[in-house]
Amino acid sequence: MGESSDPTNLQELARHLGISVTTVSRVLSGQARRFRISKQTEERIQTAAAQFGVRPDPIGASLRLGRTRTIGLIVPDVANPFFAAFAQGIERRFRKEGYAVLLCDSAEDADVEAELLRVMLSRKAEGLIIAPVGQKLGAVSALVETTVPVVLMDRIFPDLPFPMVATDNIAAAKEAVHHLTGRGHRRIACLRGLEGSFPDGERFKGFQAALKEAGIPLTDCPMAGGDYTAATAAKATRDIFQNAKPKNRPTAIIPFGGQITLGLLESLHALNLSVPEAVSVVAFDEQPWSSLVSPPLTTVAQPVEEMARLAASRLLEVLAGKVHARENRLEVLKAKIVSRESVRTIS
Amino acid sequence: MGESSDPTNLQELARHLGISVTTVSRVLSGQARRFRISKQTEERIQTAAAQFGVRPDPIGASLRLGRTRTIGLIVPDVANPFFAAFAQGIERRFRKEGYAVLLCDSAEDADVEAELLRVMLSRKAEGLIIAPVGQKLGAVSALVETTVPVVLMDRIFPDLPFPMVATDNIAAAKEAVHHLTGRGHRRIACLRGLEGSFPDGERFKGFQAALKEAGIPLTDCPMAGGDYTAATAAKATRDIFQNAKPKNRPTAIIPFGGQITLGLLESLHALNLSVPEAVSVVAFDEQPWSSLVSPPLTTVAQPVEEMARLAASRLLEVLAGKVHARENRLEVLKAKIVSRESVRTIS
DNA sequence: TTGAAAGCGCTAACAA
DNA sequence: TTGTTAGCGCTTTCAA
Repeated sequence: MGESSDPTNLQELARHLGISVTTVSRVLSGQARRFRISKQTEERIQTAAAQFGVRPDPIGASLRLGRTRTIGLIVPDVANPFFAAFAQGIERRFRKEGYAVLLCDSAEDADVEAELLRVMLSRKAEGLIIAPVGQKLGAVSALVETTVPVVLMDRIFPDLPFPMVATDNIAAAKEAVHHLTGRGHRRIACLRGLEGSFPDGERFKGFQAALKEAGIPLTDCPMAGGDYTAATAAKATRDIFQNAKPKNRPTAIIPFGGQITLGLLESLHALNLSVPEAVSVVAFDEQPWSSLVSPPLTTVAQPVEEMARLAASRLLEVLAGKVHARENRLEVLKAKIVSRESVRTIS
Repeated sequence: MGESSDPTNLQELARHLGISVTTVSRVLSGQARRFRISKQTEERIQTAAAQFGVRPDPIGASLRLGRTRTIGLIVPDVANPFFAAFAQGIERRFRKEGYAVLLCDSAEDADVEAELLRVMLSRKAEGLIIAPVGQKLGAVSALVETTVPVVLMDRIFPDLPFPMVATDNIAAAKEAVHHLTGRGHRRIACLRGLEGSFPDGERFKGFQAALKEAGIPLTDCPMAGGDYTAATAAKATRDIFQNAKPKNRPTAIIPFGGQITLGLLESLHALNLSVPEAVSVVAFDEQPWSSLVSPPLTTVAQPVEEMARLAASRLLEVLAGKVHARENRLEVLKAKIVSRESVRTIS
């Protein structure tokens, strides 16, 4: 009789088989060989475990080992295709390695980010991949005091002792400008991203440098914006084009982000300014729709998939103990200009 | 001397203060009032906890309580703006409630989904929100055997005893057709989504029903496709338009998804078929770029934010014990036609 | 080759 | 109003 129900954990499975928990644990965590468990015992345990669907409870293991097999990923906006693609790459890779990922959206808000960091630390995430909200060294720099492996991406802080993955934004912006100057443009505006954020700063540096090289006075090149939203970009676009006399009007513009491009196109449409006849556009961040708007957009494409791969690898290396966690190592990737039809040649 | 370092957990904090762990636990978990802890003791504990940054370790708590304050979210493709927006809404809401979200991407693969489900169960997610990969009752139906609260969205299985949130896809498709027949179209194609998936089935039902109502023979209305990818849609588009004699060619087409629309537009472009002159389009799923392609697209907009809100609320209700977890309750939301310029009127 | 027992950090039952 | 203690499920040290 003694009707005992199915075993649900190692404890019960052990009792069920008349074996010690230790042995069961060893077998189910793949350590059978190391402890020279007899083939027969191993077999019995494996079979029974499969039969009852018993797996070691990760929470118990976490408590014991201090390892959660969980990593945290924080991006400022999952709905942005750039970050969505990045998140997808990260999640895929870590799942393959047996990690789960806690994904959080900081909504471009430093306070949210700080809270998120606290949450992830208290949940004992074993590693963190972060695209910081940008601007001044925020909550992220406090991570230096901890020992969690951290990898920064995109919005990086180059002075922090973390592995970082970013695009060479200076070069990318320069190329964008060259693409335009090479086609006769001399008045080139830019629509800036979040003030103080790394990509914005770098892109702007590249933008300025390229203009200088081309001998174009900065005063001919209006700039506006201040964050990565479409709304701000739409307003900035109006500011630039509405009040300018046609003669002073820029003939080309470089929006510093995907959402920014959306805002730009919207305003341009409202102002009845056609692309590329009235204004040429070289847009930052290749998007799924880049080739489908009218006209198809010439873009600066960042290698997102590769960024995800690299960021994941860096973190995995640290987790594997191959690399020290507090190493200022900046991985810089090249962006590519995808040439389409939003740039006209001025003769 | 007795140089003891800073307390890092409730245990040590208690010792540090000469108080029992119990009291510390009670205060730090906000139960001070319930146990009538003296204001003074509470104060001391709170201060010290803040000073040393001591918080209850969620893992210890999980093990003890069997509650992880974690929910699992599975979508077939985070890079799809529809699901990205949904995920964003879910994450935001649950964070506010003190839950973390384990986000996983099933990549439209039933095996991956099954594995994901196992992972989430073994990690003791307290609730699951799932947009199943679709097609036949898969791993999701096995969840009936468990007790985890589950909410299904979009790709639902109407017979399962779970709360579900979806758009009224039949009505939505009908409206799309009416929008076209009302403007004189009689040959209306459709580009189908994943075969056997709920939204595809419903949309197709609505599509057929509306045609029948309008007295249009189905034979005049080609349909192709078979999943939600751009590639399949591009091929399907070619199949429909390349081989049809101009007279038999549909004058309008309804793509059943965002990626599908991308593929459609790409092929239409390649075939030199302009919208709306050659073909009118009413596209499923409003996208960030819908208003920016040329011409701006008339779309069927699902209320994603509301879907996220609703799904979250349903799950939260179950978690709060207000509602039974195994209730077949289908929440149906209305989609809206967003009328833009991709439909021409045939006289 | 296997096992007994301790302990990770927490909360709740029970006691005072 | 506060404290003692058991135990959640696991892995590992030590012992056999």
